[in-house]
Amino acid sequence: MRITLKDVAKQSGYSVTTVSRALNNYDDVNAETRAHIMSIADNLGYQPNLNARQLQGRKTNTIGLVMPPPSHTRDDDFFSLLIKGIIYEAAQHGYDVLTSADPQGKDGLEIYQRLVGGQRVDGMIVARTYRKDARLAYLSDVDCPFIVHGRTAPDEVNHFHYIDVDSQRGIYLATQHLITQGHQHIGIILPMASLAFTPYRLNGYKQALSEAGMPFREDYVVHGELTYESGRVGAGQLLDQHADMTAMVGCNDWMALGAMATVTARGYTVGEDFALTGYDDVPAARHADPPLTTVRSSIHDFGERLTRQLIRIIQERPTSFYQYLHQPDLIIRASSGAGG
Amino acid sequence: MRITLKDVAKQSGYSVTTVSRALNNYDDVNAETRAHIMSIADNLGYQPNLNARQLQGRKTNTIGLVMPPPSHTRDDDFFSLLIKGIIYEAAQHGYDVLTSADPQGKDGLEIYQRLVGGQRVDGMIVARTYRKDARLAYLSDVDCPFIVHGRTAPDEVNHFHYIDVDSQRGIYLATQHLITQGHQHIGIILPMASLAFTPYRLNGYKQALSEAGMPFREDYVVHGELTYESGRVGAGQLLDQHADMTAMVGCNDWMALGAMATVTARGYTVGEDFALTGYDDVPAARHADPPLTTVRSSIHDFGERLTRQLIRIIQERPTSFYQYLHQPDLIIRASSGAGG
DNA sequence: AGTGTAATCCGAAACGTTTCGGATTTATGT
DNA sequence: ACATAAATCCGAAACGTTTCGGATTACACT
Repeated sequence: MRITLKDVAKQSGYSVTTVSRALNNYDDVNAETRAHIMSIADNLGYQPNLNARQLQGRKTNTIGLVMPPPSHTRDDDFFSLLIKGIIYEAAQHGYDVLTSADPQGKDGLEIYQRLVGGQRVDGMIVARTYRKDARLAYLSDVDCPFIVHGRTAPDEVNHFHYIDVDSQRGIYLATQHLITQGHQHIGIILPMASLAFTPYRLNGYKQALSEAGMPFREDYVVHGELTYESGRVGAGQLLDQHADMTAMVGCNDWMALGAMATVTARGYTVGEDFALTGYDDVPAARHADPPLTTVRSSIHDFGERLTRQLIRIIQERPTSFYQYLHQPDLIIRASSGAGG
Repeated sequence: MRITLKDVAKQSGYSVTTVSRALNNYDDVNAETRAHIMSIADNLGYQPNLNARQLQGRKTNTIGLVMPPPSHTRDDDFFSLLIKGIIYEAAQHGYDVLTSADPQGKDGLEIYQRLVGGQRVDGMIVARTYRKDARLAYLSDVDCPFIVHGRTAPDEVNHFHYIDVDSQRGIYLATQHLITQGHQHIGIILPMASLAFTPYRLNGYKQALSEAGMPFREDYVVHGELTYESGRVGAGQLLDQHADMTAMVGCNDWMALGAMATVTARGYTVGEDFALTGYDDVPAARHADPPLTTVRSSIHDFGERLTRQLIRIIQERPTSFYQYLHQPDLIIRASSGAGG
């Protein structure tokens, strides 16, 4: 049978009130009494019933996270890594993480209502956002602390705390690096135009060219999916049309590795007479031959930062919005010909 | 202000009891009454306070998971993937997942006591086990449903539900496959002897050789870490000593990819006059050149199976132990010379 | 008319904790 | 001695829900 406060009270001869206050380190209980009570609680193996405690309107010390539909996360491991960062950072602050998912595969409002309305969490991390996102409206409405990973569309107001990655800058850094290496004809393999971050990446590429006084050429751009195969094909298209091309910016490591295969097959030596960069820094990038220069934005770090800020928001209820654009790092390896 | 049962009761003119029973679909409330109450609850945006409900001794519909110390999980993404499987499968059954970690980096008993003793979960998934594991003893003691990923040491009794992977069979399949391809001199690059599964893997290798009537040669075995670099070096050692070797079994994809680099550098063409196999089927394996034959045991599937069984254990309280040894699959690609 | 039964509803207690306000005892200052 | 303050303790109410046992009404059957 479970041990309750009443049991400890009975055993110790003090009231339930005093036992509660002793165990919670209130200063209106005698030091000896406290010690006595504590030792009894310990002996009995007393563990407070957290539900009863939280019923008092106390904090749950728990943050909530709703996974997007599995169809969105099956193939990449972005979320798995994010969660890991969240959990460990939360633990540092004494918080647990309650994770849920919609069995129907929607990312339904219902789960938010159940967790928040049901008082099981102190705050939420929202993972993906949509236009006119009902979840954000709900959370704002009920005044539940939350932080979002990612911005909404550029034409909507961001009246909430968020963290996003500055992918424009990432591609800018990569392109600039290639320019510094002396390349004049630099192609770019972009993701599908439908993805939200694609325009940002294109902008980064253009920005670097323009700063260097180099022209932007529409025919140096090719689009594809975020896969090895797509990079392979895309690089082939670029090389077919532009024999003078000596460098390419990949918008994803797998695309870049696919491009590497094509470029190598055509007789170039990547890192010497041809340069390539990727994006993400997946493990395979470091072990590629030659190792791939790439842009890293630590997903783990994202998880940590989201969590740290959410906990701050929960505890301090700031009035202004925390809106952070993560600055990714350029990881220079042999594939871009610098120091390789 | 939060809407409670009392508010719905007042608004509808019925008692709190009736409102509660109406919303919980008890059959002693009139159909019209129920409809009326439900519509009012809906209008008011009533959400039951789950803490109060659970205080009644009800189920929490939550399963707990404690992450191992971050130092154990930083470099591999095993746990990230496992969690993903757990969360999605739990959602299918209407369960949430409460995850915690020890801020000190131990995997402490305290967290189990807090979650289980605090009545926040219906059952636990235990991730890594040790000799004389106090956590297993505790969970058995308080009669909390739990399932373990991994077995204890071979010399301890396994009086609990568990799921593990049959890595002996995985390496057996890989070795057998190489033998079928006609290879007579097959080396193996093993992990450190200190790892629990290393002996299982060695056994699989021996078993395949012995079934084929081939001798086991101690000097065909080399040990290393689970890294690319280690595979590179290990393969070099084997080739230095045995010029007639035409195949190697890697105990990890990264080791195999490292070996691939060495073998290629020595002038062999992997997939034609040399065969290689890996283990794990990381993304890089599929995209290697040539693609790597490897052994896959879906981690995602592990997470799902652990969860499914735990929920069954929670609901049915079976008297016998569910103990499952996952049979991994051999994924045949070009690196082993079959159909490549 | 009286009895039994089904349908519908509700009051009060319970779950285990915290908190409010006060009670009792002991020490302090004059 | 006497009022005042400090230290220590506790009873009762509260948090929001479910459940137990019974109450009330209506209706059918002898």
